[in-house]
Amino acid sequence: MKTNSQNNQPTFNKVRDFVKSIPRGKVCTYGQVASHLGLKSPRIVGWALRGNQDKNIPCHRVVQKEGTLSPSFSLGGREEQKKRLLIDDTPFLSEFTVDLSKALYQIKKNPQT
DNA sequence: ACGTTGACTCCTA
DNA sequence: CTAGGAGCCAACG
Repeated sequence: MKTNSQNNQPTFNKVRDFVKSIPRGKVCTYGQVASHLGLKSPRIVGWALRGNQDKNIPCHRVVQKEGTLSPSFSLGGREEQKKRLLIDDTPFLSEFTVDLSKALYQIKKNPQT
């Protein structure tokens, strides 16, 4: 159970918190998230989201390095993910590819420092 | 501890 | 574009 198990599991928490911090109309790649969070492999990011897929988390804003949507997105699949991205006003290059040139959320390590 | 799985990424052909 | 292989690391049985 989970009785709330939102237990702050390290990996989980970091990924969730970061994904929730992604602004609307922007997207992030697994590799970037992993790198920024200090994770060792982009798989960890995907794994974390898949295990939680909490609707409080804009997981649809996380895409592959090329901007392509994940082939196994839960909650409805690619179509649902694409639809959510369109709602977020995210520019698309093709049916399942986001325009990273415009929508890529560039991570800042020390915003304002 | 081991083996499998997985929302990744990179390579070659 | 597809197909196959390798590297990567955390969670689960």
